[in-house]
Amino acid sequence: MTYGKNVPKATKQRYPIYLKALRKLKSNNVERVLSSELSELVDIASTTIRRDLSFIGCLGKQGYGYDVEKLIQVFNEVLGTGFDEKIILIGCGNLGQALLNYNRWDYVVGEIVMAFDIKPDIVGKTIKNIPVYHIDELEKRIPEDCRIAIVAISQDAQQLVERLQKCGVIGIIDFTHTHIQVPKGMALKTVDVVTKIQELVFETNIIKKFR
Amino acid sequence: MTYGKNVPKATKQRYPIYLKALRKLKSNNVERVLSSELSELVDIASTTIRRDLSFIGCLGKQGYGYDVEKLIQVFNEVLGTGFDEKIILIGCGNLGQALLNYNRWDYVVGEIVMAFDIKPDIVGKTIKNIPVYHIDELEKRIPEDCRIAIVAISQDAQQLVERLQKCGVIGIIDFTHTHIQVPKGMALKTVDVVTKIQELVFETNIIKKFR
DNA sequence: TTAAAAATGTTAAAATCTTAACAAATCAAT
DNA sequence: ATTGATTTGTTAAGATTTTAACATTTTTAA
Repeated sequence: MTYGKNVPKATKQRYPIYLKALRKLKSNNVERVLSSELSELVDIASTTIRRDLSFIGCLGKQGYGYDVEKLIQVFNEVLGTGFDEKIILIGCGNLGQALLNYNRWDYVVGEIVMAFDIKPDIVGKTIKNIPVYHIDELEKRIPEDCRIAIVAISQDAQQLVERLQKCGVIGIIDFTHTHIQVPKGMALKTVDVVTKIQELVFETNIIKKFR
Repeated sequence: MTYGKNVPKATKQRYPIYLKALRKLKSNNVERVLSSELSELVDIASTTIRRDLSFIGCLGKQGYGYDVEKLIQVFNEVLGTGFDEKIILIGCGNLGQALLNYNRWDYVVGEIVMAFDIKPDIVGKTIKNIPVYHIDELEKRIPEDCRIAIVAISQDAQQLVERLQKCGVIGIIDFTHTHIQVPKGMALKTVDVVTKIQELVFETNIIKKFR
């Protein structure tokens, strides 16, 4: 019985992948899916998928497969937080605005509720209905139950991390191109093109020898 | 002797992390670093770091540590491709332009050499010295030795993948918010805020039970 | 110059993760 | 209803990854 055990790290990292694929299936009006089909889709062994899902509960039916709609629902209910995560965005440069313009946050984990910047030409305005405040007002404006911050600035990111922690933020999505660290108790997820390209190159290249 | 063995997948994924941290050290004029110091910085066990590095060769000195400059150089020479990767960008929306505006590609793996889009108001122009062509001209314009494409469009991404493959592209950085698949022989690296936020939430949340 | 301190690279054991194999359950067809 | 075809969830074995421990080498200080 795997159900109830604590979920392996590797498994947790795959849940978002499944969820994304399931959404695609749903949008294509697919109502049921086999672990083998999902396997094709996400390039993860079907056994691994079945095992991963079994940590949450018995979600499938033998001889039938999984109900797409139900699976999505379970992911949302069990793993998500009810879509009401209040996320803040620090930095409204090119990237920050790209994030704001992508407005499909709802029904995923939550949404960006406010943004912060320093540039006078942007502070005080709203972008896609999201108000932009001056970063000096962070402590004053941040919602009390805000746990996640997206950091998309290029300066003084490390300092900011400490301020965010004091405000109760426990998770940071890091879009800076610098290396930042978070104290114990905080989680950091880095999103970086350059790193991804390097991974790609490192993976596709045969690694040459050196001494 | 680990040197010469084939490098574990997990190790390869850590190399970019090390490189980033090393760059930070260098910019702070740090000349040498211990595996234990690097460990603090990147939150990976020092033994793991030493082991990872030993796959490339004997890069450190007992009783001394690692030379930051040398390590960076080795990463570049051995793992990189000489910074001359010709990367193309598909899609010059908010996100695409954000990528173009971030012009620190040089001396990392290569640089974006051209971009493609469909919007008439952008096709034919140059952004940060990068020419933007119409996507219909992909096959005609793409550099012969281009291996990596960044895909930052929201429509018909799957079709595009097949076209890119025919052009010799073997690696895709996927910024679409949809689920795309690549055929065997191609590598895919997905960069997605929503997925990252979900990972964060899944990680920080105690996973509730379900049945 | 010598000896102690320090830090790497490697070994081997422990931990984690993946997957083949299969029992149990469901569906579908007769 | 019964039988056969499927497909899940689980077990256990296999593979991979991590890490503690240590031998070896280099540095540093007397």
